[in-house]
Amino acid sequence: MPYYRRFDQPAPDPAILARLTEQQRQMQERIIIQKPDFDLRLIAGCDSSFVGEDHILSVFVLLSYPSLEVLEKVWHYGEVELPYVPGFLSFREAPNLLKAYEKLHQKPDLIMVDGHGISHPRRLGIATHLGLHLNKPTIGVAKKVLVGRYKEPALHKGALSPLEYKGEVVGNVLRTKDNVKPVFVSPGHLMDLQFATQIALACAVKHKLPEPTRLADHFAAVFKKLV
DNA sequence: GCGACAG
DNA sequence: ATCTTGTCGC
Repeated sequence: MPYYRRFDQPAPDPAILARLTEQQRQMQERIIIQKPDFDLRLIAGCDSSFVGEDHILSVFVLLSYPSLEVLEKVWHYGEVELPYVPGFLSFREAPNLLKAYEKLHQKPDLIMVDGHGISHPRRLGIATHLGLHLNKPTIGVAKKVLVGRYKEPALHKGALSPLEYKGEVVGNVLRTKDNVKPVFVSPGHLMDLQFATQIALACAVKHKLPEPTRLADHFAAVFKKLV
C-alpha cells in the first residue's frame, strides 16, 4: 500500500497530486538560492500541530537576534483540506501558517521553518514554499530526512555532513547538541546553505532544535490547550 | 522490483 | 503530526 495509507488519514485523489506536482514544478523556477544581504535583527520560527483529523493550529514566534528574546507569539486555528502525503506537506500546512503570519505586528528578516527547504523531491519543501509566498528569506530545519544521502556527522555539537541528492548538496546534517540526533538544515528561499547552517547553529543554544522552531513548537502545545 | 518517505 | 509511562541524564 502507498506510504501515506499507513497513516490514519483519507487517501488523496491521484489527480489532485498530479496538479499539485505541476504547481511545484512551476514554483521551482522562482526559487532563489543566494547569500542573503541584510542585517539580521528579527528572526521568526513557525510550527503547526494538529487537532483531530482536520483541524490545525499554526504558530509564529518572533525573536530578536542574536539575543533570541521572544518579542511576539501569534497563532491561527483552522481546518485542513488535504491529508499528509510526503512531498506535499506545504499544501496541508501553509494556508493556515500564512494566516498566522499575518497576525504578526512586526515582520521578521528571516523565517525558520519546521521541515525541509530545497532538500525535497522537487526542491519545494515547506520552507521554500512559504518563502516564495511571502517573498521572504527562509531556512528549513527538519528532524528527519526526506530525500538524499549522508554520512552520520561526528557526535559533537557543530559537526556536520552534507546531504546529497541527485548529485547536489541540498542541505547539511547538523549536530546541534552533543550526542543527540542531528537536524537537517536546508535553504528555503532567498538563502544559501552556508548562511542557513550558520544561523541554525547560532540559534541552537541549549537544545537540539534551534530556538525559533523550538519555541514555536512549545507555544503550539500551550495554545492547543486553549482551543 | 524493493524500500524510503518532512509534519 | 498523534496516541502514551516511566525513566535515564544533564
